[in-house]
Amino acid sequence: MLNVIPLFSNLSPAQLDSIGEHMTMRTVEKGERILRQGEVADTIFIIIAGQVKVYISDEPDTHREVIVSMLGAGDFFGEISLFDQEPRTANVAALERTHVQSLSYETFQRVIEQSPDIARKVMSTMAARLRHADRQIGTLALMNISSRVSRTLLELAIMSNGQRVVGEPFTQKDLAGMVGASREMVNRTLKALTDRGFIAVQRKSITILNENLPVGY
Amino acid sequence: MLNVIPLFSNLSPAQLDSIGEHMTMRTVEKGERILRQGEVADTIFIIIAGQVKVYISDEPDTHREVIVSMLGAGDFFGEISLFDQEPRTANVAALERTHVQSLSYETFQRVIEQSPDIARKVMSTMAARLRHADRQIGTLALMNISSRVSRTLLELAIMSNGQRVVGEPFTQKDLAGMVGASREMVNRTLKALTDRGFIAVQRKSITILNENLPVGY
DNA sequence: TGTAAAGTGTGAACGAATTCATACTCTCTC
DNA sequence: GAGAGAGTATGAATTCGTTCACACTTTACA
Repeated sequence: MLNVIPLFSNLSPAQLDSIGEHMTMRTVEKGERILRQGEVADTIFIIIAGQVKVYISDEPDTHREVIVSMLGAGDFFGEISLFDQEPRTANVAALERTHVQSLSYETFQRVIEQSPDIARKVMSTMAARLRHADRQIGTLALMNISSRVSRTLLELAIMSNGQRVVGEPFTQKDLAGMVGASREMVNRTLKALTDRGFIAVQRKSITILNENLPVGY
Repeated sequence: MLNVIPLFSNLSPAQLDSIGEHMTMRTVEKGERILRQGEVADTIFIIIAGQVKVYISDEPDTHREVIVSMLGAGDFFGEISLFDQEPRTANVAALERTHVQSLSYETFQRVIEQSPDIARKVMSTMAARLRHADRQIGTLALMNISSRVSRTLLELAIMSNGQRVVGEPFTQKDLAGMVGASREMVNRTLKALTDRGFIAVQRKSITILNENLPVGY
């Protein structure tokens, strides 16, 4: 099982075994929270299968949230608290039935020390997350809603037979969460973009018809 | 010189020498930009003396910006591009005359491989930055301006003979940049907080009179 | 397969924050 | 120590986005 995890792909079978002993497998159902903002803990999780969202909420109110990222098989999360033993900065909830492996602080530290390769991968991932976070901060502070929606669509889109398509599992509410806006405003923006011929909204997916979505500050 | 850098404090004299050869010292004047958002580069910088701000701007307009962090002696920056060779995510400008050492991609990679200690420090720092970024994202997306100002003041405050004081080098414009708001709005918030007895504004510093600044979502 | 729950669409009222305009104060330096 | 430039203060108009309200549509599952 472990040898399929990209993070561990360079480890020897012996090393994999030694890590495996210290891991715990857990299955979480759709909607269930794996990790709660503000909680004190120092476990790192690796997704074996499934998908999760990482989001910040206005606890204890809980009715508003910003999605920081969506993660899938092979990704890990929970690494921040590992380094400073401070409370978790965000929530993580399963978007579908998801299987995760959890690793303790000590084990992870050992793994990192044993393998510079893994250390580098962890650093690369954190760098990518910082990059994304910086973008999100700039977007939230400087752009209007319409531009935020456009930029987010472009970021989420993947090529699918010649067209950029944003597919599946998110609703207007999710999109609203990602751009820090109300659901209604996202709806109106989507309609405006459709009317102007930039996108086409199908059930369950959005196709980008024109690359030059109006993104500006 | 190098042996004063916290990041390198665990290196042997021989290691320090070998790094030193590959570093370049540079002095930047107040207001000068060291690093420009969007630029392709992969150098990492270490601050020897001085202070800088890391900020995201709405290039090419440039009249609006969000400050992501302030860094001082011993801190490093520019690490993100090191791992993915992508353009810089933010600008860095000197707030006062500042001395920086720059390190190339190759050298830094070598240093990390040679010293797990440094690798761990870099990871810790990135974790702390991610933590801070997550907070900022939550703040920007979920809080009103008044709460953002309050939270930022609390974050910036340091104990100074029994009182929490936010000192020096920032103007209302800077504060506005940090919270992603207009300067005028910051001014009004500061006045409101003063009127309600939470803070006292002196020239060049703000004293927090009551810990319980109105921070909420 | 029918019914509840979740998601979408849209108008109208309201509110928060920006922008604009202008006056005042400090501080730096020539 | 006069004048310019940076920073602060505050009102008024305007804009952008939220909130509320409600109708309609799709999906899930009992």
